[in-house]
Order: sequence, then structure tokens, then C-alpha cells
Amino acid sequence: MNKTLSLRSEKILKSIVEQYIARAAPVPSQSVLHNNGLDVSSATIRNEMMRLKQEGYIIQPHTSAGSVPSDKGYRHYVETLDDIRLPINQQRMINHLFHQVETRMEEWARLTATLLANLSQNMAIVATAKPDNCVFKHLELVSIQDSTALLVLVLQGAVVRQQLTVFDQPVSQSELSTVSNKLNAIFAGLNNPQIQAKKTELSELEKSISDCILNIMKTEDEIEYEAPFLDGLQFIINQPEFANTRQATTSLALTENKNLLRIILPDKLVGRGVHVIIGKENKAEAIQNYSVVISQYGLPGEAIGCIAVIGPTRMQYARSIASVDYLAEVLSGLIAWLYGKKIPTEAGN
Amino acid sequence: MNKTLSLRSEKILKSIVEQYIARAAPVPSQSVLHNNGLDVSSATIRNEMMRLKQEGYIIQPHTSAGSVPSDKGYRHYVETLDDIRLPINQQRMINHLFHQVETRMEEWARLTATLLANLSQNMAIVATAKPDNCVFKHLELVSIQDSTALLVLVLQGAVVRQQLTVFDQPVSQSELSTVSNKLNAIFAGLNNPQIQAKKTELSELEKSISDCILNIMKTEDEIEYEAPFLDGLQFIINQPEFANTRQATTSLALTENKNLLRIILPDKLVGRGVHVIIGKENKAEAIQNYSVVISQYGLPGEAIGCIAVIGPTRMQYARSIASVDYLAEVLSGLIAWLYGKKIPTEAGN
DNA sequence: ATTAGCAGTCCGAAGGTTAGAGTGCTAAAC
DNA sequence: GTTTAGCACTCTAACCTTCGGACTGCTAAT
Repeated sequence: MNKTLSLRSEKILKSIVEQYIARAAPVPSQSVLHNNGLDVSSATIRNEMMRLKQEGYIIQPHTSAGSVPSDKGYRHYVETLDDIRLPINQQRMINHLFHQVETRMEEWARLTATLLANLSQNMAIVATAKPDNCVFKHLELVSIQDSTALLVLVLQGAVVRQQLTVFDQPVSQSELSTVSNKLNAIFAGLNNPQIQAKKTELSELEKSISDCILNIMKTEDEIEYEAPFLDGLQFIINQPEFANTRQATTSLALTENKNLLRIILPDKLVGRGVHVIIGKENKAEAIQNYSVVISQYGLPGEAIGCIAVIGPTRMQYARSIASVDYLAEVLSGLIAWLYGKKIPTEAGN
Repeated sequence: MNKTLSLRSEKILKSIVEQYIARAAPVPSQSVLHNNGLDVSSATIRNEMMRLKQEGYIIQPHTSAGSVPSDKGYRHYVETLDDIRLPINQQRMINHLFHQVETRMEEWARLTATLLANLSQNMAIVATAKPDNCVFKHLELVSIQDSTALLVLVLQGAVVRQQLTVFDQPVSQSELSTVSNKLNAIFAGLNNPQIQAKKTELSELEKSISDCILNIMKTEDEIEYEAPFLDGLQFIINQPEFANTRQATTSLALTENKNLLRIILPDKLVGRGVHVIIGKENKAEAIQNYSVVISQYGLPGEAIGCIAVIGPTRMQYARSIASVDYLAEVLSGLIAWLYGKKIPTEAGN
């Protein structure tokens, strides 16, 4: 069944895929002829195309039409794609931009989504990296009013969370400072259950604040993926092939962010590297007309995020793969830095 | 020109507007008849409709078609709309939800956008409220690595900003604490130029950190509107009247968030209360097929934000107006609380 | 194995027809 | 003067039909 294709078949399939990606219209044998340097007639091409059709690499919309790649055709195309890296000047441009934004996971994710969408010309989804088990780093209490304070919590990985807290009675800033100093000393470097254990030895006020902290940390631990950053919706919506079926497709595209990630995430996203899921290979029915180019990033075992491109099966795979690959690498470098593993001079190197 | 309409004309116009809003199709005289309890024939209605057409309140797509409200028609409809408040149970539901999210401007804005989009069934835009002149409240420095620290800055209004800072040489946590204590004492309650003035009397390290702070505050001051929160794009995209012209319209809808707000913001958005801008009344050409329902919120002179619904001129004005009005009120209450003006027991009351 | 040539298929644009929805007008009724 | 029934007229949208041409698939020759 899966016999290897002849060199010429390969060339023809590649030409069909690339032309279909470029023009979104069935590719006739003539165009294949013009496009690639084979010195044969269109009839020969047609014979080969017939075979490709029988093997399931391409599909004919109707008897007398040109060819459209099938999922299997795309799969073969992606598999035989030369390893493509992002051009150096684009890499430089990206590094430069990352050095200009605020040094926060959220900002990086937002920037990544924007870059990825524009590089791949498709919708991009970036989930922030968060640790499996968050660790207390620092607490600060700032009085806002008599009995209201702002609780600022710093977790490992330079994650900052804030919450307004209302007390039963007025509490002065100096009292608050005393409490935060004490809790900082006790809680530094601990995770949720460890803090829970230390809680018995505290005063009422300290306990109530500890509860607040525990609550934030618990929420943080429970969230699997926070609402990911999304960009490039316009590319999906403006796809020519979806001109008619917009209701259905856009309703996918606009599914609540959180769910979207759950939908596209394949069962086995193991190891580093970029995964490509094409059309019907997708688990979720809703996206079986789409392809997903996805990669994890971060520090395995510590903080893992995920970054993906989603677009029609007719997407520019080379570009998307190169972009996802490079951006995942950059983000991994930045995360490593945040978690104190090494200091990259150039982001990602 | 602007002579008042007879009671019957009013009723007919209202019926046309409401039916057109509901069905998105030209309204024939028959439907007007059925819809409102007037005891006349369709011929009479037609006569009145003729007059409404001459006065410019309605438009006929072609000679033998029903009527569609003009911008002027919508304007009259909106102006004569009875004061509509959000149903009490919806108000309660909203208050409840606001009490459940993190107490941060960003979370409130996000929630407001979601609620507003769903209440109005249109796209909602919510710009966070920020003070004209931000004021230093508290500084915290948390060591991340030898020569890297996380700078956490709390500004008035419980605004928290963070930044990673890299020093030329290692700095210990205790040194950092000393610096932050000192700067907290000096800078508390000051704005940007005041801090600038105090800077001369500081050590090198303190100066570099002050620069960092000043930089954040400057950025904060300069940003007119931060990327506002946006929700309900699906409602815009799925509008039946835009089935054909999707390219143009969606490209509008997806214009970069920041610009979108600048586009819809009318010249004079004075005072409290909800403003409605209908179709051609919009300054920007790009949205002259749309209507905007917009309101400011916050503390005049201290922190002002803005909240808006944008949808086709054929939008449910009553709902949108009531929603914008109520949510602006709720947000104002919350802002007042953040800025220490009063503590609402129920949000917004 | 390749190719020229050609019949056959199918699509999509263009043109034509028609049913019916709804108005606009007129003349009669109130 | 206002209202109304009645009807001719207008315009659209849906449905045919037609037709050119883009491609294939096959055959027979190379």
C-alpha cells in the first residue's frame, strides 16, 4: 500500500501541493508541466496523476477537473519537506522585538502570537508556560484604605499575582509590613501543601492572609492552560475556500479561547519538536478541514507551554513549521532565563 | 423640515424599525399592520409610509419593496425610546459575577466585555480606566538570580506593574530590600516629575532603579488607551447583512484593537451617560454602516475609562443602551472603591 | 513508456422566464 | 379631508436553459 513514489511522482505531487497552496484551485496537468522542469508531455503527467489518484494522494473534485491534494498528499509533502529554518534576518528581527517588550510571560506570549500569525499567515495560539507546582517567592502587602490592602504575590518564574483584600477592621501599613516580613521568612521557597502545613503557628490576621495566598496558588495550580493568546483570526476568516461555509468555520474560529486549545491539542504531544496534524488526522471533528502545526516549549518537568498555528489544510507548511520551531526555541530560552537556568545573550541561543 | 411626527406616524416608524431590527428584511405595509394595533388598512399605512419616506425617515431599496429605516429613522427611534433599565435579575447576576473575579481593573474590563457582548449581542469594547497622572505607591524588589531582580511597582488605583531588571553586578536580596525601603519612603505619593526632582540625592544603584520606575510611569502616563478588551466578534461576523461583503467588514472588525477604539470614539464624548452614534453620524468612514453605543465611566478628573458596543445600525438599541449604562455604572462604583472614595456593598450601588 | 489527438464530461457564466411580493395610484366610500 | 378597496405596475429572486471552454481519459500511433 505505502510503496515509495518514483522521483517523478514526487515532483509532480510536490508541484500539485504547492500550486494548490498558492492558488486554492484544482491544479491541471498543464500547470504541473509549466511549474516544474520535467521534459515530458501533459499526457504523461496525466498518467502519473492517475496513479497518484489511485494511491489516494490526490483527489479530483469532479471527472474533468484538476487535482487537489488529499490529507495523505499533504502528509507526504510535509514529510518530504526539506528542513527549513527561518531566514536569519527574520530571526534577528524577532530577537530584537522580544528584547523590547516587558519581561513577562504574558507579554512574550502576546508578542509570539502576533509574530506567529503574521509569519505563518494563519491563526496563532500561544499558551503561557506555567509550572506544574507553583512556588512561593515573595509577598507584599500595600495598604489601599483603612481596612483594604493590596496583596501582591510573587511566585517562582517571576509570576506576579495580585488581589485586593478587605479586613474586618482597619490594619495599618506597618502592621501589614510586619506580617509580610514574617510570612516571607516562613514561606520562601515552599509550595501549596508545605505552606498549608506551616499555617498552624500563625495569628488570625496572618492566617487570613495565608489563606488568600493559598487560594491564589491553588487556582494557579489548577488551571491547566490559561486563556491562551490568539492572533490572526483575519487569516482564517478571509480564506477563499470558506467563503460560503462561513457560519460553521467562523464559529469554530471564535470558539472560546480556552476550548480552542483543548480542541486542537492532539493526544500525544510528546517530546520537543514541531508536530503537524493534517485534516482528518485531527481528533476533533470541528477542525478536520484544518491543519495544526504545534510545539511545546519551556523546561520539561518545570514549566511547559505550547504554541500552535491553525489554518486550512491548504496552508504554507514550510513557513508555519519554521516559525513555530523558531519561536518555541526563543520562548524556551526566555523561560530558562526566568527560572534561573542560564542567561541568554541573544534570546533563544 | 423637522416637524414633529403625528402619533400614528410615530407608531408606524417604531414598528418598521423594530421589525427591521428583528428580521433584517424590508418591512412591508402589511407587517406594520399586523404588528401594531392600529385599526386602519394597509393602504393608509402606505400613505403614511410615503410621507415618512419623503421626510427621510425610511428608505425603499427599490420601487416595489418594503421599507428600511434610514439613519434619521433610527435616530428618531432611539430618541423616543422609553428609558429602559436592565432587568433586576440580570443586574443581580452581573453584580454577583463581579464579586467572583479577581479584584483588578483588567479582570473587570475583561468580564465587562464578555457580559456586554452577550447582553447586547454585539461586539463590545472596554477600555480600562487609568489615571491621567499616575502616582507612586509602593515598590518591591525581588531577587531572581545573582544580578537579576524583579521590580514590582504598585501605583495608585491598585495598578501593579512588573519588570525584570539586570544589574551590572550581583546584588543581594538584602541590598535590594534596603533600596526599596528607602525609595518607598522618599517616593510615596509622588508623580513622575516629582520623583525626577528627588533623584539627585541617590546612589548609583538607587538611581538606576529609579530610572526604571520613571520609565514605567512615563509609559503608563503616555498610553492614552491601552489595548482595550474586546468580545463578541462572532456577532459582527454572523450578521446576515454582511454575508456578501465580508472581506470589507471583517477587516474593519479586526483592525488592531487599539485603533478600533480611536476609530469609534466620537469627538465629543462629554459628561456621563450613554451616547448613541448611528451610521453616517460616525466620524470614521469605516464604520458608517455601524452604530456605536458608548459611555465613559470612572472618576472624572482621576481615572476615566470607556465602554462601548458596536454593531450594525440594525442593532437592538434598547438592550445595548441599558447594558452599557448599567455596566458603566458598576465599573464606576468599582473604580471609586479602588481609588478609596467609598466602599460599595453591592457593586455599583 | 511516451505522446498526439480527440471525444466526453462537467462547471460556471450568461441570458431568459416566471411567480409573487409589494407598492403606488385611482376612484369610490366614509 | 381621510380612508379604503382594487388593480396595474415594478422589481426581485429563483429557476431554467444554453453554451463555451477547461480538463480529463482514452486510444492508437510512436
